[in-house]
Amino acid sequence: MERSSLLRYTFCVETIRFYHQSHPSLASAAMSEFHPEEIEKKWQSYWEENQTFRTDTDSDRPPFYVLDMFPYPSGAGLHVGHVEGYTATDIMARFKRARGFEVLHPMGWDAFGLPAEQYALKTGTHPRETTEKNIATFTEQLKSLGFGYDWNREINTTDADYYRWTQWIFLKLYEQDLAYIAEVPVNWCPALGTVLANEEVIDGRSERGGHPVVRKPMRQWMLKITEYADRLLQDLELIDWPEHLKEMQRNWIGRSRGAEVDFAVDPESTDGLEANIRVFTTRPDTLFGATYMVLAPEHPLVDDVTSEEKRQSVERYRDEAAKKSDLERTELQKEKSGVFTGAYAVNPVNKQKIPIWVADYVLYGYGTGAIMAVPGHDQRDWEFARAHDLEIVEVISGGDIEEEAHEGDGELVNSEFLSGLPVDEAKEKIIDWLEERSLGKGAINYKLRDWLFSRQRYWGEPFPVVHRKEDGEVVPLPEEELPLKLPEVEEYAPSGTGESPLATIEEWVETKCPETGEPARRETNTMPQWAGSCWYYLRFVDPDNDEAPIDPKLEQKWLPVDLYVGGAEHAVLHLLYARFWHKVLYDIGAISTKEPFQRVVNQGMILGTSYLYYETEEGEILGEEAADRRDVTGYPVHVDEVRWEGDRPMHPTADIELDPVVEKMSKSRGNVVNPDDVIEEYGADSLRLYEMFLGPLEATKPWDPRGVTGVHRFLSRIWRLVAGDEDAPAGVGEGELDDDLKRALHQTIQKVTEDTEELRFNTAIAAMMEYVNTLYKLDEVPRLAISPLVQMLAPYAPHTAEELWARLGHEPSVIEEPWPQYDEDWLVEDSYELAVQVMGKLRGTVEIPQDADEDTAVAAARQNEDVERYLEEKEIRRVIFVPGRILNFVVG
RNA sequence: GCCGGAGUGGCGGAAUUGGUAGACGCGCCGGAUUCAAAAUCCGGUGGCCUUACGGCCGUAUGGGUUCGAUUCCCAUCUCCGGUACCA
Repeated sequence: MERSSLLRYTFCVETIRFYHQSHPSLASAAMSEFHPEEIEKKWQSYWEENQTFRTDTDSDRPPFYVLDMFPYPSGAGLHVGHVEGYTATDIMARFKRARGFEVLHPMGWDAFGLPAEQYALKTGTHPRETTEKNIATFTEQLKSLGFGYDWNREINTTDADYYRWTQWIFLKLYEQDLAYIAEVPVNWCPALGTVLANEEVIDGRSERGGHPVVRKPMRQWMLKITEYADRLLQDLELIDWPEHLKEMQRNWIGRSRGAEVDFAVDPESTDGLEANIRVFTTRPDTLFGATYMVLAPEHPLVDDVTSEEKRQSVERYRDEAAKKSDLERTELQKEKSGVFTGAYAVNPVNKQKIPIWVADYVLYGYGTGAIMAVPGHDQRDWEFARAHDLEIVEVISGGDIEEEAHEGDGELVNSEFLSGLPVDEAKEKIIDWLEERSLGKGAINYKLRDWLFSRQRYWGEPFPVVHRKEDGEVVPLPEEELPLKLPEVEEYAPSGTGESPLATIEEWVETKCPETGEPARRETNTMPQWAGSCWYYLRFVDPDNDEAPIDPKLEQKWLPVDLYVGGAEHAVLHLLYARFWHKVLYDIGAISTKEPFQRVVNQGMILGTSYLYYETEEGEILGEEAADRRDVTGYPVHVDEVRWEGDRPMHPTADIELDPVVEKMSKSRGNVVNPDDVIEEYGADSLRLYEMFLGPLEATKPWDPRGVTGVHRFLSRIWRLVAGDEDAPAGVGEGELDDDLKRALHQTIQKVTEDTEELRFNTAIAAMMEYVNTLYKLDEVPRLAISPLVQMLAPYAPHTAEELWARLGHEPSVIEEPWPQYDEDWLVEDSYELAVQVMGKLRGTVEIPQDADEDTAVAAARQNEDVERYLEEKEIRRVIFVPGRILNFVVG
């Protein structure tokens, strides 16, 4: 071993020398104790100086792209939930690298967003400053965990060099006719003079100040994601996502088959109005049971059909509905409200005249905004009919429509030519019938709506378009003029008109049309936070390209992302939006892949423990004994203020035992675990290992403050195997491995390799723990037995592994070493313990040779007293022998 | 309500083409070491019965299939996540 090269990197050894010279008696203690803080910084700088994690995208090694959902750099810093996902990907990145892959594992910042702008409003600090400061904190935290990111590829969505391409993609969407302007209602707060995001509105009032919020239509950019609904649905087949995640996307897209049917308005009831009301229904088979119609309050025909005597009540109803937010409309669902318009429509199948109502249980945004109501076979219609005394007709047998609507299967009745048919056939037949007469047609509908793509905010990507004053035309900027930079502003306060603060910057807003040179205004909306995160995974592959968002050759090689890990909160929107943009880029030939993320895994939430005390209405304070009482309110005590009496959590001042409750971590519950604190106490490797050992990656798991000691102890045990300690085996030796040890080693390599590959990190760690326990039983540990263990540990606890690898006399870095191989021959043992049952109950075990046949097994079993006792004087009717598994006697 | 997921020791969890339930860790108990404690090392640890050998019960609950069920089927309960008048 080359000591000199080793010493260049191991200042620990220097430290120990120093100790040895000045305090000879301390040398062995310093040598043997595990002090993560002394080695972690050292190896972090080693990786940085050596550019260990730099990715060569042109490498000949097979590519592996492992990606985290990049964070919004909030002021709160990294939390243990981030650490969980990022550790998982870091393990995979390091593992795949050792397995011979060229690994791309980048990190960046989703840095546009509301909090920085709100902070700017309060303090006048530019969001860029806040963002930079937060990014610095995040970066330091990520580095302190030893994550092996290629920082040369760092992306920040707020950099003009990045959002230049976000704007470019918008221009492409516009060219493809996928971006359009519409009047859409937004949450307008007159008191604050601004538009609020949904999450800023609580119970119809603003989160800040509690001012009333109303819905006001404003000019907005929309993206036609609905045009891609079918492909977004179908291409789910191409990707390896967890089934529940695909299901959520399917539900969100919400494809349903049915028919569109035209109902003519009865001219006699409307002073001769000639009009059709088109409805969408998934149950055209129930057409004969349609006894009334309902228009959504916003439906344009409402005005036309309403009779003079009903006009006043209809208008009043419509105004009421407009005031309600979507939320209120759905929450107040107990009573089905509505008013009669005075008009009638004609049911096309039987020419019956049915009344037309207006009701807000029909949504303008779905289908055609109008329905045919079939109260006999739709529960909502049934409730409405009951409330307003409308006719209910049974057209499908099998239920009791006096009690409730019968939505299930059955045979058609009261339906002329459909009567007698089952539902499925009736659907087919009626659609044909309608199509022959041009009264309707088969149709498909989606729940998915077009994507509201603008915000009235400052801190977002500006739209690269102008509005020409003379004719109001929207004119896109030429590509060469990108990026259109976000200007500096004096004030972050909203303009007061509902427009973004950009509207107040005259010299920026007033411009010229790039086509004609005539006066024009810039778009003052900005893009939503989703925009930057919709394509960042492409940019990581080719972050400095100034010709295109990504070099198509590199895209072909590196996409789709092999493994994408992040929180379940992005299961629908982020993943759907990114898939949509990806498909658009595919369609214009910018990229070659249909889907961005081949495999997605959601890490589970990590829960914290809150400590509650209870208070009665009289102000009496109670402890955990009041947990089940209903007349008390619980209040959390911050975890740092809990006073511990042994293992009893106590109120800081009162003599009250607190009630521990496991729940989502949040500042207000005082139960947040800060990763920095854990690192300080136990080191980064212990934190990483603990989060992985806690349970399956995808499961929701409670954080146990005592649990970290277990994995810390495990690392310390490995450390002392190498460094030596009086209670550990007597140091590392050069001996060969005996057969038992060799088997244990190869079995461990197999288990750790397979579990790591499948992201079963908890059981991989357990296997390494078991192996360490085995090693502790030895008198001396062969170097050949411990070196592979250190290699397997490296993805999980990289700092400790690097240090041990060096101390074992190997060249740094362990990361450069190929993954250890296992030998199949050493996985099987000569003999095994066979479980023996009598009548399915375990009665004993016998040791038999690996290749023993049934006769040998039975003979061995009958030698066993515990087994034989149950077989005596009984007739053996049947013997079930599954080699390697079980031997079962069935006796009579 | 609907969709998806999950219920296993005091706790986190392990084991499913059906085959020794409780790996590994925490906690707890005992021992070694120590003047003592911490740390460390070794051993034990699902419940009940038994002096012991051993037996019985046990994977949310109740049924079923099977030589054999944590695993498959039916019904029920509870919890978590998503979604909510989507015609």
